Amino acid sequence: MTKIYNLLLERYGQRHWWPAESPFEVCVGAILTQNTNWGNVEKAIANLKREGLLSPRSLRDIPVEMLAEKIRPAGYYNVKSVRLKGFIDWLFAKYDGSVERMAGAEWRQVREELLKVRGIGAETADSILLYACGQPSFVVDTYTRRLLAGLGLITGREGYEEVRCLFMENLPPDVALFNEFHALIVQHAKEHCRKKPLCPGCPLHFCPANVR
DNA sequence: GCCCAGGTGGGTA
DNA sequence: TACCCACATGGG
Repeated sequence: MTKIYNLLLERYGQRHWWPAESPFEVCVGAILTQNTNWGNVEKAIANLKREGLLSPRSLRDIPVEMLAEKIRPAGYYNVKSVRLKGFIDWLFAKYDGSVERMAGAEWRQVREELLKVRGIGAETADSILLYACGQPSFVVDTYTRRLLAGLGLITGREGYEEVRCLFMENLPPDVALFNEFHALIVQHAKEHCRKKPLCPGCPLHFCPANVR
């Protein structure tokens, strides 16, 4: 795992993620980007910002139908408006609407709580924990699976938790490392090997498949 | 026009 | 558990 990380870092450099101006914006983006192109998410977040709606209180008070209209560019807007509402309601119920308080709580506990919120699955929960809360919870996404499958480290049929454990158990629990690693995997997928995991010129081409 | 994108939950066997 | 499906916009 460390070898893969070093090769990606050497090729792409520091990524400084997540692309957001605040921890709360990370939470919103994490929900909006579910199975959706990031460019569309940016449009939706720009709408919220322009209207001054990008705060826990504003999103709590806005009617769900109106919220759906604002986030329309992100796709699945009827589903995601309800999911955002669910997260906001949970945030107020558990942490008084404060991302900072959520970030200050025991993160394994927060993860369990987040997974109970309708519309927040494992990847979204881990994205919020890592990028909004600054906690060492590794994020596994489509790109991550594709990459590991291409290297022969997984078959591709493993469950989320199993793949996540592969990282968690073979890396030190370092927030900066987890943050950068996931960002590098995404960058690698977008810039270089979107469809074929190991195309010519790939920085991982000479990566031994059994590294850990 | 066709394919895909930083998932999730509900239904069915 | 393991599939199958709905959910939707916008860019290449």
